[in-house]
Parts: sequence; C-alpha cells; structure tokens
Amino acid sequence: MAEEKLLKRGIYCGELRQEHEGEIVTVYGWVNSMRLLGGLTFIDLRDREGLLQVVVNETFAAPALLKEIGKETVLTVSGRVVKRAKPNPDLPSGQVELVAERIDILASSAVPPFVPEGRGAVSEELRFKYRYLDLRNPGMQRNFRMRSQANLRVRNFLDREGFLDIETPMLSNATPEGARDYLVPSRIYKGKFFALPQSPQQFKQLLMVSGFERYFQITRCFRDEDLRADRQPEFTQIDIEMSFAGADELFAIIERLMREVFALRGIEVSLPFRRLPYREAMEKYGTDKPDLRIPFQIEDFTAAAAAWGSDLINGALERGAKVKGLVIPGAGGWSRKQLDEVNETARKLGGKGAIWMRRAEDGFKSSLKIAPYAIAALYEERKIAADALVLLVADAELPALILAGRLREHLGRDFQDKKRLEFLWVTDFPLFFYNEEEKRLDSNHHPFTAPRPEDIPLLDSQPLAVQAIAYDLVLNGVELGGGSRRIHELALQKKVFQLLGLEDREIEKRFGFFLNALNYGAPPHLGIALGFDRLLMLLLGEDSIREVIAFPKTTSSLCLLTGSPSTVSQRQLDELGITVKK
RNA sequence: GGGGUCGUAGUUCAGCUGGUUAGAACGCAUGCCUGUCACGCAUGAGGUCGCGAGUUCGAGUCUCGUCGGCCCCGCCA
Repeated sequence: MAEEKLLKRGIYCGELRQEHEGEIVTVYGWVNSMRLLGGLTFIDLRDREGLLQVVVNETFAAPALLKEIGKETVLTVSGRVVKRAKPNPDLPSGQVELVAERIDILASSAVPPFVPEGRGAVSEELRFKYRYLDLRNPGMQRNFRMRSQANLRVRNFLDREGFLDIETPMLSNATPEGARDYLVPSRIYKGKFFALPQSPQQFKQLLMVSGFERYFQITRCFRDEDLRADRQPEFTQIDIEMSFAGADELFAIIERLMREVFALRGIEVSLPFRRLPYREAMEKYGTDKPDLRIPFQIEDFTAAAAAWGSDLINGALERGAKVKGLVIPGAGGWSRKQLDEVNETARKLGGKGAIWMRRAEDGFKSSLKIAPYAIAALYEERKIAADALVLLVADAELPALILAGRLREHLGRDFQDKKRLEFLWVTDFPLFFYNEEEKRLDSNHHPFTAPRPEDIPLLDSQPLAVQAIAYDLVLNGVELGGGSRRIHELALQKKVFQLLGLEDREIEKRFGFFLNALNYGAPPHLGIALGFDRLLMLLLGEDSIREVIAFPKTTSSLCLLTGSPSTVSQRQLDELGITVKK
C-alpha cells in the first residue's frame, strides 16, 4: 500500500483566528460534532489545540462522503478561512470558519461509547476501559500538557540550582522495611529476585558519597499497597538529595520550586512556608498533614469536663481519657438529623461517637446528659460564640486527637476556601515509633534518617523520645513529600539498624554494601522526595491523581484497559523456575 | 483484611410496600431541512436489569454469595 501523502500542517484547528481570514489552510483533526442542515453541513473539527467549524456546501461534496463521516472520524480538510457572518463567542476560533474545498477521511470511527466532551458525565469505569478516548477530553489534554510543562519547569529550576539528573536502577533489591515490594524474578539466578524501587533512597545517598553533591531525578516508584484517591501502585517522585547543606537551605530551594511550579497557572505562592512541629500538629489538628484552610482546630476540654457531673465522662476520665473537641463556627443551628449524621460519621471514622453541645432557642442542649447551666458556663468561660457547635470526643489522648482530627477534616470541607493554598512544613518527627504488632521499634521515616545530635545520647535510654531531623511538606491536607537529614556515620547507622531489631547478619546481607560506602568519606547530606502526581493534582484542582496519570490502575489495582495483571504462559514460569500456588 | 456506596438500553439515570408489555433524556439508524453551533422536525431500532444461587404462585425490586467501579479504615519505612 502506498504511503498516504499528508500535506504539511501549517496550523492547528484551534489556532485559527480572524487574522487568518482569506488564507488557504490544511487542518487535521477528529470530528467533534456534525450539524446537517440538508444542503449545508457544519463539522466541528477538533485537534489538540481546540475546535474549528468547517462548512461543507452541497455543491462541494457528494452526500455519500458525508454519510461516511461520524463522530470521531479523522479528517483532513483544506479550504479557505472566512470570517463568520455570525461569530461564536464560545469558541476561540469562533470569529472564523473553514470553507471546505477538499475533505479526506483518514480514519473512520465506530460510534464511541462516550464523547470526549463529557468527562464528568461518564463513569470512571468506562473512562478507564476507553482511556484513549477519555484522554481526548479537553480537560485531560490540559492536565497532561500541564504535567509536561511542570516536569520541564522542575528540571530547569533544579538545573539552575546546580542539581544533576542521574538515573538509578529500576531493578534492585527488596527491602526488609517499608512497603511491600514488587518483585521481579531473575531468570539467570532462579529463586532470586529483583525488586522495583519504592524510592531511590540508597542510590541517591550513594551518589552523595560519590561526590555529586546535588542530585535530582523525576522517577517512577513502586509500592505494592492498597490504593486511594492519592495513591497508585506506581507513581512519580521528584527525588532530591544534597550534601553540605542544612534543612533551612533545602526548605528554601523547595519553596522556590513550588513557587515556580504554581506560577504555571498564574498562582502566586507566598514564601516562606509555615513550620509546625509534629507534636503541635497532632495536638491542634490530630494529624501530621493538617489542612490549614479549615478555620478551627482541636481544643482540650479535659479539665472542664470534670465539672460536668456526667457519669459517662467521669468514668472515661477515671480511665485516663482526654476530652478533645472542636468549636465549629455557625454550626449551632444544625438540625437534629445533621447532628445524628455527625455522630454516625464519628463511628465510621473509627471512634465511639461524638458528643455535641449547642445553644438552642430554648436554652443550652447537649447529647450528653448534663445540666444546661454547665454548658452555659463552658460557653461563657471559653468565650464560645452563641451560634457555635461544640463537638467532643473522649478517649485515650492519641485516639481522641485522631478522631477529632478526622471530624475536623470531614466537617471542615464546607469551610475550605478552595482557591487558597496552605503550604506547611511539619518538622521534628520522632525518630521511632513502637510497632505493637512486631513488638519492636520502627522507623517513622526510614532507617537512614538522622536523629538530632543532641538526642543521640537518648538512643539507648529513651529511644521513643529521640527526635529526627525529618520533615514533611504538606499542602491543603495532602502530604506532598517528605525528607530528612541522613545518617552519614557508620557507627550511628549500625546503631539505628540494631535498635530497629535487625540482626547483624541481616544488616550485613541487606545493607553491607551501603555501610561499607559510609566508610569512605560520606559527606553530611539530606534530601527530600515530592509526589509529582499529587503536586499536579493540587496544581490542577483535581480530586484524584488518576486524573494526572495517563493510564492509572483502579482501586483494586487492575488496569481495565489492558486487563493487567494477567496470567503468563507455563513456559515463562518454567524459564523463571516459578511454581504458582493454587 | 474490614466498613460504606454504586452496578437497569451505546451513555447518564428513573423504576414505590415484589405483580401483566422495564421507562426518560442523550446517543444511534432512516427520511426531511442552506447558517447551524446542545440545530430543528418525523419515524424507528436498541435491555441475559453485572453474574450465580435462594425465598416466593411471581424477583429489576427481598436474602445470601460472587465480580467490578468509587470513598474510607487497616496498610502505605
């Protein structure tokens, strides 16, 4: 078959303007819609830059040709650009139209299951199945254009700041800590496995030992864990590491990077970002990634609650419970039904329920059996606005804070200013937490995180009191990224591995190469990794990272387009020395 | 692993306390129509009610199981 002769495209459909009037042009595109008026036909032709109205006169084309054209047919049209008698103000190209002098069908299309315009009107299931059609949607086209631009801008910025883009292996070792690994069987060494990287952590530290001083990579990471709106099994990180610098210097670079990226949408980011120690974040917001757009925070009512004379509360207090609460402005007028729903929500979020208090028309009321004057006294003493709702939870301190935090997040949605950006550094994380299941210490961040120098003496005596030089970047309640200063001294790294309960043999086997590297002049270094997909989601105002990933997986980790994961042939399994358990 | 929610025409949905022939809109097909841009008008086709079992004289509707989408908890160093 002879190759089709495609005329050189001079201009995109969506780019035609009044200034092109009178020109003869050739455009390529997909039929977005058609309007047949008998002897006259209008075709809205779409390419990546937008729509253009093509006029087809009866005198020009045989009706047979038009019969073959339908939605999503691929056409090339040549003709003259003319000014419209009646412009369409809704179309950027609406001042002009193209009078067809030649039309060729380059590809026909079956009737599509949905049209590219209707992203919100189609189930996500169908969008996944026909992702290539879904991606024709102008909003999706915008998202991926923005993704491309953001990627370039991050690269250019980091290049200017002296960072080198260095690739690290995708095939490496499984890690004993952290998320579940995706394993890749070795054909040559049967029974041995590579793992896809959860992050390039060790490699980027080795690059610091190698003396590159400033490294970055925009790279794919893999974690075999359950999915969420902001979690996919493979995702992209902006990975950064630098030597001979402190956290303040790193923070400043990341802050400027954020300003750079958000400028793509004309959004001004004010610097520097707020900083909040982890402890304070938990106390005020019940989470380590608070959404600062919500205009109320968690308050402590433990001392006040002792005076209420409630058997329920008193019993809880005797068991060491704390009473944490939210004062929600203007919510005092919520209906009984709404308040019941709040209580139900508290249960669904993993709590026992929530107590409410408010001032009704006929005096103070509460779902807790306490005297109205006690509530009145509380409102008076705490200077709570008369129209505010008080929501309380009683539990051990941490669960109470977490539940109150979740309620704050849930109920605060209506109070958020969607346009506001609240960046936040959460700092001073504990180095370890106690893993109840495994009955041992676990790293809060990862095992390479450095403790504060002044806390090193506490490692043996009070390991849980040791603070790390670790930080998370949070934007509007989403964890955008996290990082830390790394341990660069062999002895300290060994010590931390031991505290994590790793056997010496295991340390040697898994991390021997790494510890060895620390023997040869490892510079002090620190770094951070930012979730590129999450960053784009927030930049574009999307609710899910699936909207910024071209071919994402469903929440049960399936690809509805390709059907992966799928079985493989017995021959492939044999070659790898793998037997599948039934 | 657990909780919630959804699954009916190509699509988005309606379908009451179980009852005769499962509807609407858009899309699609055919015809008419020379200034439409959500074109209009007329006619028509199109359904294993996700799948399987059960209860019942009778199931889109009730029960159980199962598969799939989404949200959340656990998990995500």
